[in-house]
Amino acid sequence: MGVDQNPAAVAELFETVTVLMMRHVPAPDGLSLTAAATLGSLQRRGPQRITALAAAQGVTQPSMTQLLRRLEDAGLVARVAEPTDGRVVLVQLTAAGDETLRTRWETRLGHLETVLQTLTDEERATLQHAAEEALPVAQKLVNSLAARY
Amino acid sequence: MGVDQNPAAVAELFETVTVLMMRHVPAPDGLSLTAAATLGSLQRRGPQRITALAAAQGVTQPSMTQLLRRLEDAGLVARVAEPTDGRVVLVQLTAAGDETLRTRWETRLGHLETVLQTLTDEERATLQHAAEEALPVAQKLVNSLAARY
DNA sequence: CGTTTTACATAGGCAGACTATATAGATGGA
DNA sequence: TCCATCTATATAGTCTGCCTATGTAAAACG
Repeated sequence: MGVDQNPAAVAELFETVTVLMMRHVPAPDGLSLTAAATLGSLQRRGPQRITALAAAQGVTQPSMTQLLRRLEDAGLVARVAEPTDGRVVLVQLTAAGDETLRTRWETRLGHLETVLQTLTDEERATLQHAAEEALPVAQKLVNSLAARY
Repeated sequence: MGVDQNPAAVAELFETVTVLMMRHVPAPDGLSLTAAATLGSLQRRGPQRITALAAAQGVTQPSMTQLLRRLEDAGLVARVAEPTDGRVVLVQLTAAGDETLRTRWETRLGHLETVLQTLTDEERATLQHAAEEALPVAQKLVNSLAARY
């Protein structure tokens, strides 16, 4: 069954996987998807201003301000003044935030491991091969998506 | 780069893709992820009881009742009595609900097409090959996930 | 035939998104 | 220099969608 012949199967599978992952593989930290992605961005790219974080996550600036207030209350991020521009607030990951992210991945990957055990060796190999093949292209696709918006 | 060597890269990529898809590829119908997945389930498997729908989507029964009330108000689903058990309410997709789902997939697939145009022919072929390879296994994985919960 | 269980509904609360608007600092031209 | 305007962030108010706790009616069971 080719993707071209049945694109809806792929799209629907993606939605199903998304629901199952998000709902049934909850993070142990209670972080929302946006919260986790924001922390991840801070971890990868270092301190950023609020407007940039909002744009990257595709939410409005007030939403990001509110989210960051919660994350700050939880001790996961810290606000730092930008010396060259008094309007700007730089947000950076705290050590606790970094640790929270690490634990999150560990937990979720552990769960993924468990689920993968329901497959045969051959099926796992197939999945791994496909993932390796698609990873660079998917990465490019994500970059292109992120650049568009 | 193997998945085993860098599983976090795959997991994080998945989360990134999810955020981008959910945020930047909004459906034209204002359906939430759970709403769309619920309608999809009704489309694929026919009328179901509320408890079953809640379990399938990983939400509580009151949440599903509330969601179905909204969907019923919008004319996308209908409640039908179960003759053999007076407690049970069967929910089924209406013609309008079916049409809404079709339009949804069309729109999202159209957007996907646009995004895929940013890739080269070779990259698209790679992606398609990987998708075709992984699809049956992924389908099994989803079934196994759905059965677990 | 009363008790327990099951299926669904209702009530109330919270998180996380939105729009509209306020405020403080930066910038640029008269 | 100073005022108008622009920019970065904060605040206020609202809505959706999830939760827990609880109510209600039908079924099942001893």
